[in-house]
Amino acid sequence: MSGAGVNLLGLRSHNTALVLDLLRGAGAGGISRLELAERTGLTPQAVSKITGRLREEGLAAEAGRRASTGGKPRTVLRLVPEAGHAIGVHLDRDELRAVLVDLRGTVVAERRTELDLGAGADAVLTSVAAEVAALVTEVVTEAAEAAEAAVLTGGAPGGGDAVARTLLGVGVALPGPLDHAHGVLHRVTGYPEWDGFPLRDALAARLGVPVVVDKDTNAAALGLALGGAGGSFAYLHVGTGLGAGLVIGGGVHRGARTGAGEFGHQVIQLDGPPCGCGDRGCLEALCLTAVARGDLAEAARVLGAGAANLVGLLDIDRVLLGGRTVAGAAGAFVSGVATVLAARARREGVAGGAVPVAVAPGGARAIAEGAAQLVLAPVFGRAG
Amino acid sequence: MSGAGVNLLGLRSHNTALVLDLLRGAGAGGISRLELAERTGLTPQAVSKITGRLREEGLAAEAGRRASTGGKPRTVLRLVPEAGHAIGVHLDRDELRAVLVDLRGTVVAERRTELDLGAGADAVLTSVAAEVAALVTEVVTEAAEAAEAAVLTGGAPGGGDAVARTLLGVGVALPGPLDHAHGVLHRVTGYPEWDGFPLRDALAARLGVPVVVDKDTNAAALGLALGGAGGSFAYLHVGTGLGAGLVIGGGVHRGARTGAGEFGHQVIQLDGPPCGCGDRGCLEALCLTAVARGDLAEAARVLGAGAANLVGLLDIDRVLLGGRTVAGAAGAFVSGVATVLAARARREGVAGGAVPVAVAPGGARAIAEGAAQLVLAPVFGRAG
DNA sequence: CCACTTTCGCAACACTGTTGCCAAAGTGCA
DNA sequence: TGCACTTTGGCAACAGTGTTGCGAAAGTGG
Repeated sequence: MSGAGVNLLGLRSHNTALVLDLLRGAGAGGISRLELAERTGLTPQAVSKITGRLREEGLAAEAGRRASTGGKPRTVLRLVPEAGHAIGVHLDRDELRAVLVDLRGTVVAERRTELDLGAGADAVLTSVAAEVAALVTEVVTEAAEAAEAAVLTGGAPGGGDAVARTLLGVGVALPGPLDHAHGVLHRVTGYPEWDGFPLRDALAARLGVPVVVDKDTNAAALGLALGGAGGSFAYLHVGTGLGAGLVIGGGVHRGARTGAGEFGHQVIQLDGPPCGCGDRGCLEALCLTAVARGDLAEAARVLGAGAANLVGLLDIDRVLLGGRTVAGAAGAFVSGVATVLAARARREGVAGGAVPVAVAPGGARAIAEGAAQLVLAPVFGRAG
Repeated sequence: MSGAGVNLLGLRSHNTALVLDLLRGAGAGGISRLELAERTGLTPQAVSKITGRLREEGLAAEAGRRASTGGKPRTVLRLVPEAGHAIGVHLDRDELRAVLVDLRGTVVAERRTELDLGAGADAVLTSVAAEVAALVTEVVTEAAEAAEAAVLTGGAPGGGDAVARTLLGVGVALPGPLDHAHGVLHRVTGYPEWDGFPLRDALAARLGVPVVVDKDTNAAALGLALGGAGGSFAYLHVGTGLGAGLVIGGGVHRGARTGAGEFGHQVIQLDGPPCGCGDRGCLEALCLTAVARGDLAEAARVLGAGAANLVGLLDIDRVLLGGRTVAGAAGAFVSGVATVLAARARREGVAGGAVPVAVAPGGARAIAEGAAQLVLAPVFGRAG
């Protein structure tokens, strides 16, 4: 069924998460209590109570004042980023990238090593565990060094130790398909030996902290959603494969069996050239062969057709492109996709014009950052 | 942004709607308090309070008892269908169909007349107003006649008068595209003169009751969602055009500009035959020309390809087919679409097998019934 | 210096779902 | 028939939510 009953505890969690999300969205600039009240629809007094609790818990703090508008100036509140941390791990076919981020999503530390995703579960788990441990100790060392220089500035003590205490969990992103709800891998493309492996539970047992597992495209999309991209959008990833992450209503749409976002094997050319998946005329096959023969314009046009199908079906606000292939020729892909979408908008006569297209910001680290957001999202009520 | 703050009033509405939805779903058989508690996650005492309020308001009533399981037998509660009514109007190109339904969605009265959707706003509005008025008085008359025969049985008095008092509103379904949020029509296919017409407000002013406007496919999908089809599904409508209604999380997904569900102009054959919309290779063009030349197998295969794209993208539970064309050859369409989806499931190796396909129940009246549900849905927390 | 505006917290309040308890209404066995 | 037991479900007291009324604090502008 759709929803469950809500009690007073649930009510509080919901409103607290909402306020935290707005604090996060405001960034270092902060946001005033009255603005929080306007945005949430709660009364100022309710916001005061909620922010009071958050300040007691150390999650929020005062950060100066706004200019007066004729009376007492508004006090600005901000999220305390160091109050919580998360680690995001991006497992790719040949490399492992891990980041430690704070509550605001800012990367505090980063590591990268080579990895063979086909080396077996134990080897990969060991690698992940080593990198996670290294990330925390790395911060300890850095913090110790920084402390020597910053004794007089009154910087917060603790360093890596404090990070370990505030570590909310580890998020892992890797190529799908997989079952996000249970944290079990399916037939990861190219590595059938992973089929059925309970990655989440295995890693959680090893690390002793909560673990969340999701597809790389979903992680990237979530990272973008929490990184400022409001509204609904589709993140289209063009790399060795072609996938999508859908953000609807602030959270990632994963579908009934958490398999949503299979964008690459959308048939776009009935009875077209065969695809590795066994079907014919898949978007992925058409797009990647065009890329292989250097015809980026055609690749972008094909990708645009798929994007247009998606936009029409879901009526989303924006399309964001990412992945190695896009990064190599951003202009060609953006303009090619935009052209198709603009033509669609002209035909439809849609008010407000075509759906905008852009390259997803974040670069090569985006997926690892998004993986960390898998852990942080529930704190801000973005559990999807 | 995604969500708004919730206060105690909102909390109560939510839980009340949840309980009403479960009561509705249980049908005439009813449901016990403890079962409601289990399904909602609320405590039995909270459910007792909520159902107590509902009984005071006349929305719920006791309906016998279950067999004892060793102790005091459970009291069964049921929705009181006559406590609320809604009218659903289906405007098609050449006919107007209107139904009066009770809270449970059961059709109490029905009317049908010819209509020229191109006859101008005033003529159409007059027609709708006349049918709506006739529906209510029709019930008055029937109830009066029935009352004579049922004086001794103690049937509820009032008849049509009571219906008028409990009328929650009128839902109108018609071919899109349109803006559901504002109740304004766009370029209704074939009738450009409707572009920009504020149908909802114009009709609400005329009738004096709340009016909701939506696409016919969304209405049909909502009717199916409230008519017992749980989970997420896509309703694919094949008539003079080809559209889809998407149900995700119990409610209809309409998208940012409430234009979602544009299934027919999904490009499925790049650079294929031209479509009326100006693009090439649209699903609608391929499917309908196949139908026109009598090749139902090909039409079903094409439809199946589109359905498979949709299933992969959103990971939905089920596909339901409807519309005049499907009704004419249900077997061919269902098996054709099912074949494509089964092939997809085999390739993916999905646990649980292929997404099931079926003909949507309800027949020609389904869209009008769904239109009525547009009004009832908020009562049951299905506002989408 | 004072009137005015605006922010924001304290206290009392209305209302939510929860807990503890007990009466009611069955079953099953001696 | 009587009694122990199980299960349902309401009453009363309770903890905790957001709301309202009001006043202190902190500015601006004349």
